[in-house]
This record gives sequence, C-alpha cells and structure tokens, in this order.
Amino acid sequence: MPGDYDPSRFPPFAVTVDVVIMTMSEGVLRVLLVRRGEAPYKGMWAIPGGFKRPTETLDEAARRELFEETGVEAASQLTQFGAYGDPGRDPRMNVVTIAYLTVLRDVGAIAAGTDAVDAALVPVSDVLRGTVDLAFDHLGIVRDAIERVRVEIEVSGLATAFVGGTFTMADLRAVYEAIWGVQLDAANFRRSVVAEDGWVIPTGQRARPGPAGGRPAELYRAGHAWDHGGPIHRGPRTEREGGKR
Amino acid sequence: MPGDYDPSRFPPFAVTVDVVIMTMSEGVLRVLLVRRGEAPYKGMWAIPGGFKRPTETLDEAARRELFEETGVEAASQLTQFGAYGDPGRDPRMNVVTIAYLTVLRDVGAIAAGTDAVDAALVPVSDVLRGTVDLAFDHLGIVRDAIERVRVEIEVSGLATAFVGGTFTMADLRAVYEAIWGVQLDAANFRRSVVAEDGWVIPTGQRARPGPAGGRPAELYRAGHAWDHGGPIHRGPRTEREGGKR
DNA sequence: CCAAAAGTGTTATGTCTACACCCATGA
DNA sequence: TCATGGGTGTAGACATAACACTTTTGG
Repeated sequence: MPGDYDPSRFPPFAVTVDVVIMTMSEGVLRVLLVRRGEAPYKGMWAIPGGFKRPTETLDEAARRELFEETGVEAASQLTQFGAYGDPGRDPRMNVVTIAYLTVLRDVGAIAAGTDAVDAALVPVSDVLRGTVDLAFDHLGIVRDAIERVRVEIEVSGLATAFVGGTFTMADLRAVYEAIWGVQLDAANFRRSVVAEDGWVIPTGQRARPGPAGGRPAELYRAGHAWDHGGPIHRGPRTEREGGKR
Repeated sequence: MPGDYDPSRFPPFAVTVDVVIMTMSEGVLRVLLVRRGEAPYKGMWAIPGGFKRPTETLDEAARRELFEETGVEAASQLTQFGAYGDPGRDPRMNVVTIAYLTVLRDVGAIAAGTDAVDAALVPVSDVLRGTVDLAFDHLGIVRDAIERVRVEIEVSGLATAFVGGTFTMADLRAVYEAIWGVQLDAANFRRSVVAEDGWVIPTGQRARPGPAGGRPAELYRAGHAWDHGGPIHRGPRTEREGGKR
C-alpha cells in the first residue's frame, strides 16, 4: 500500500452528479425523468445529471445540475445519499457518480418547460415495477432514493418539502400515507403534529372544502422544529419478520 | 446541458476509497489512524485508504483496502456513508473519495502488526476535540462517521459488531453508553433485549466476575433479528432544543 | 459476613390506538 | 337535511422508567 501512492500514475475517472427529483401530485409519489437524446441508452429514461467540474464542490455541482434542469434554486434539502462506481456502469468510460436527492413541489410546470429534451414525472411505483426502463444503473439509484425518502420523512423535515407553503393536516398526512404505503388515523395524526410547538403554525386561514362539501380545514405553515426530526413515526415495530409476537 | 455530454472531453479525477475503522476498547470508542509517510501532510495522522481500480466496484475497493491495512476480511458490515470532493482537498490533484465505515473488535493486535507505517487506535473524543490533527479533510470524514455510528446502532445491528462472539449484557450496554454518552438502566436494558426472541441467544455459559467479585453474568450470542434494527432506542425526545416541555 | 455485580418484580407514568362523537360546510 | 370531511374526547392497550429486592460470586 505505501508503494501504490504515486500521484503521477493514478487511474483516471469521470465524476458525475445525478439528482433524483421527487414530488407528489395526484396523491402519488413521482420522480422526474428525462429522455436521453444520445447513445448510449438513446431514447431511454434517465435521471438528470452531469459532470462535476474541478472548481466546484459536489454539493455545488448537484445544485448547478438541478438549476440547469429545472430552473429551481434549491439551496437547502439537497442531500447526498450514495456513490455508484461499478465497472461498466457506463459503457464508454469509467464513471463514478454521486447521487443526490431533492424534493420539489409544483414541479409539473417546470418539467414541461424543459423542452430541450423530453421530461416526465413518472410514478415511482411504475419505476419499481419495471414499467419504465431506465438507462445505466439508474434503476438501482432510484430504488435507493426511495428508501432514503422513507427514512428521511421520519427523521428530518422532508415531509414538509412535499407540501406547499401552507397546507392542511390532510395534505401532510397524505405525504406519509403515500410514501409509507400505510393508512394513518386522522385524529391521532393531528394530535401528534399539534402536540408540541414548532411543528406547524396555524395561519388562521381556512382551505375551502372540496366539491362534496365538508368542514373547511385549517391552514398551517411549517414550523422550525422539523430540522431535528418529524413528529410522526412508523408503527411500533409491527409486522417485523422473524419477531415473536 | 445536452451539448456538455462529450465523452472525449471530460475533467479527469482520481477516485479513492477511505475506510473509517472503529472499535471499542477500555470502554471508549476508538478510530484506527495511520501516520502518513509521504508529502503532503507527511507525519500527520489519516484514515487508511487508496485508489479505486477501474476493474473493481467501490465496495470491493473498500474491502480490499481494509484487508491491505488490517488483514481482516470484513465482507459484511462495510457501509458507505459519504463522498467528498471539495476542490483542493488534495493539494496535488482533483480527488473524489468515497468514505466507508466498518466496526471491528480485537483490532489492537492487528493494528500493531501493520509495521510498514505507524498505526494507532485513537479515542474519537480526542479526534473530535482536535487533540490530534488529521490530514486532508479527514476530520470532517471522521465526524460524519461518528454521527453515522450513533444512528446505525439504533436502526441496525451495528452494536453487536463492537462486542465479541459471546458477550454479557454489560458488554452490550457499554457499547450504547459509550457511543451515545448516556447512562442506561441495567435492568430495563436487559428486559428490552430479551423481550423478543432473535436479539440474543443464551449460551448457557457464564462469564467469570471481576476481581471485586459479583455474580457471574450470562454469556449470549447475537441473534438474527439485528438486521432489521436494534431493541434499544434513544430516550423519547428528551432534551430537544426548541421543544416546549 | 460483606461488598459488588447480575438479574427479577413492581408500580407509576407516559404514549399510542381505536373509535365514538361533535362541528362546519356544499348541495 | 343529508352527506362529507375536519376536529375533539376518551378509555384501554401498550411501552417506559425508576427503584426496591433477590441471587451469586470473591474476599
């Protein structure tokens, strides 16, 4: 190992940054995919990304790529979740990619605006089921991103990134239900969130009910306590395989 | 962004893999550091690592580096936790490093055996306090590794990696207490661990008490349930800054 | 016998869950 | 007024924490 360390003779790699952009619309979790215009994997769907520049940090590269793809300046909530460097993952050369995850709301209009290449918000269930084929090892990257999201909404404030600046309890609850694939009791959900100050701040305004009527829901803003973990936790070790009870 | 994607003209990087090796001895959490023999940062402490080869995966590179440094074949429990690529983090060239974390027991003799360069098991408290200066951005990498360990022992079976093949309840409890910096009730700790099958398996043997006497403790082996999270959890949201109560 | 450490029992307190019930709105 | 969804109350199940107590060893 000491003799290996020769700076003049190291194997060169290309380093890229890929960004998994997630959003929720129509009650389902979706991922932003772009259609590739060149070989390899021409015409297939892929997650947006590009080369890291030597003068920027990895985080800066991710932020730049996100901006170039969507026009969104998401300085916060851009979290690195993995590195991928299997030989042959890019048929042309040795590429190591650093994968980032971010959550946007109202990405629909943005995605439609990037007309240089085709872009779409694909339900993650379709990706996981294999309905859409992804280029490179991007299927594995998206899979890891989903898993990360499932954890992050529990231990960080990621849940509020899915909803707008103001939201109802039902909006917020729908995020947890869609991502965890569970059904939560509306009453207990509300209690958990309102139990402590800092999670949500009532605005005094009301959302107007849907076409079927119903009591108008209170509108909240996200509080400051989400940085240290969310108020909602996954059911107490239910249905763990191998457990006794 | 479409025009950028020219394979013949990409910025080359060196890609390395660094391994943070942690262990517990004398009741304190320690990290394995090696002393650098060449410039830059000659004579300073650093975490072991080396170049990724184009023919191997990142995980394989980490496993190989670990083996070359310690002679240990740790096929499992080698988890990637971050990528670091700030410009200038290596003064000679553009280097992106992928950081891995592993936990070993009885690394003392191993570390002493690597006589090519100086190696030491340094208490992480010393590293965090800045008592030892680390090369490159390795201080930040170790900091991130500690934080990862604190989370992993709660949500995965990492705690058992710190103890031997057989261990007492006190051994296991000491791991949580040292890493979280808390004091746990021995009685309640025991109950939580034996509450469900799968965490620990009694061997029927006893550990012999210390010089001051005391009842000999039962010896256990680790069960199979640790893959899906440990039985011990951090106190219920105590001392969160900004909370109400 | 005494000190020390392991292990058990017990009880108070807190948290989670299910579900009954009331409130406010559109049609 | 009815249907629909929002919001509140509450009793039982369950989990946690604190600590007294018993057991088993070395001196």
